[in-house]
Amino acid sequence: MNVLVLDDEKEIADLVELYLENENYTIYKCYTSEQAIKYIDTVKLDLAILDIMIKGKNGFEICKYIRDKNLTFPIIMLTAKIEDKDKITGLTIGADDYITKPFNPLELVARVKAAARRYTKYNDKNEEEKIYIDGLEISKEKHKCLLYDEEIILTPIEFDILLYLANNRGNVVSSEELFEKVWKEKYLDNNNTVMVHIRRIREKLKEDTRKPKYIKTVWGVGYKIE
Amino acid sequence: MNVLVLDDEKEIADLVELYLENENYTIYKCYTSEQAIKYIDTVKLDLAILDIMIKGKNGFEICKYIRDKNLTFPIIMLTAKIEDKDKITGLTIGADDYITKPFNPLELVARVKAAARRYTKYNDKNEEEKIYIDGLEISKEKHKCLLYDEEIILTPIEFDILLYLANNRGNVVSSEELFEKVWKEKYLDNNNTVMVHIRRIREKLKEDTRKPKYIKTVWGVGYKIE
DNA sequence: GAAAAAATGTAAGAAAATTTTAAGAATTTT
DNA sequence: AAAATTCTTAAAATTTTCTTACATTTTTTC
Repeated sequence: MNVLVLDDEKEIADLVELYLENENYTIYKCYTSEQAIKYIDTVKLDLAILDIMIKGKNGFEICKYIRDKNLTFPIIMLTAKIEDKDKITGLTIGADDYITKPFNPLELVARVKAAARRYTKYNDKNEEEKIYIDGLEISKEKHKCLLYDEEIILTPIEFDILLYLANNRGNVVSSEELFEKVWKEKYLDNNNTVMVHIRRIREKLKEDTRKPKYIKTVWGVGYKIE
Repeated sequence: MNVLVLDDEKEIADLVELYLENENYTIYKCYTSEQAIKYIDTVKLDLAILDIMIKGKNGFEICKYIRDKNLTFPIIMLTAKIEDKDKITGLTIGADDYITKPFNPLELVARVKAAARRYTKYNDKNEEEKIYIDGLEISKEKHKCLLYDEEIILTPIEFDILLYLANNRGNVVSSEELFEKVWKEKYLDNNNTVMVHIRRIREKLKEDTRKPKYIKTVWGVGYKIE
C-alpha cells in the first residue's frame, strides 16, 4: 500500500509516517505541494493524507488535482481544530474523511485502515482481469487457468500460448506469430516446438483429439480459439 | 489503569493525583522528566498527563520519547494559558488532548476518562490483525507465528517473507517481487537467497518437501500460498 | 568488548520439471 | 495416390528449483 502524506508541518508528517510505517504501509512523505504532485504523477498511490492548509497550493487543490486525473483512491484531510465547521465541509469535498488536529495517532491509523479496506474491497472486483471461454477461465495476474472450476497446471510457455490465443479470440494465429510473441525472438524454419506445446495444452484441457473444443487447427494457416 | 503524571509544580501534580486516585487509577507521580522516563521504561502505563513546560526535557520531548518507543497509550498535555495557540498545536503532536492551566479538576477527570475510553476502543479493533491459514496463525503486530498453536520461531526475514505471501494469498509472487518487497532493494540476477529462505521456512513449518501445504512453488513463476 | 550464537548470504552440485529436437505416423489437400 | 502439413512420441538438452555446506555478517551473551 502506497500512501502519500502531505503536510508542511514537518513534525506532523513525520509522526504520520512513523505510525503508518509501523503498519507496513509505504510512505511518500512531502512538505510541499510540488513534491506531492510529482508523486501523484509518478507513483501508483493507494491513499493520500493531505493537510488542508499548506503554503502554495492548498490541500483542497491537491485533492481536486487527484480527482481531475480520475484517480479514485481514498483521500483523508487534516484540518486545524480552529477552522469553523462549514468551511471544513466545503474544503473536504472530494475527500473521503477528515481528521482535526491535534489528532490521536491511533485514530488516524484506524481511519486509514478503514478507508483502505473500503477502497480495496471495491477495487478487487474490477482489478481481476479474467478471460472466460466456455468452461475455461484464465486469470492473467494469478497465472491460473481453470477448466470447469478445476485448476489446470500450465507451464509458463503453455500459459503464454493459451493467453495469446485467448486474447486474439476469433483470429487465426500462425505458428510463426505465436513463436515470435511468446518467445520474443525470430522464428527459424522447420521448428515444430509450437506444435508440441499446442498438443500438450490440448492434452491438459482434455481436448478431443479429433475435434478440439478450444484450440482449433486452421489447416495451412495456424491455430485459433473461437 | 496506570497513569503517569508529570509536573514540576508540586501542587498541581498532587492535585491531579488526588482527583484521579479518587477514580481508582494508580498514579505514578513525578516532578522531573528523569523520573518520568524511569517510569516509562519500567511500568506498563495506560495513560500519561504531561506538563508541556518543565525544567530539563520538556513535556513534548517526553511525549516524543514515548511515541518513539512505539507506545500508543493516550497522552494529555497540560499547558499554561498564555502560550499562543499555534505553538500549542505544534507541541501537542503525538498527544491526544490538551488542557490549559488553570483547569477545572473535574474537566481533567472527564478528559482522562474519555481518552482512556477511546484508547481501549481503538485497541480492541487493532488487536485482531491476524492471518489464519489452515493450522497457521500469523500475528502481524506480535511478529509471531503459530502452527497448530505451537510457536514457530522465524527470523525477521523469514517472517517478512511468510507475511508477504500470506498477505497476497492466492496470488503468485515471484522471487524478484519478494526480494524487492522484503529487502527493499533492487533484485540482482543469479541470486538464490530467496529460495534458501523459502526452504528454511518450509522446514520450520514442517512442510512435506514433495507436496508443501502452505508455500507452493509455481514453476517458472514464483511461490504462492493458496 | 570479546566470545558465542544466530541469522543471512553465497556457491556448487543434485534433482526435478520444462523445453526442444527429431523422426515416424496420421491427416488433409490436391 | 502423392504431396504437404500436422500430430504424436520419446529421449536429449536445457532451465529452474532444491539442497547442502560453508562463509560472512549481525545479534546476543557473558
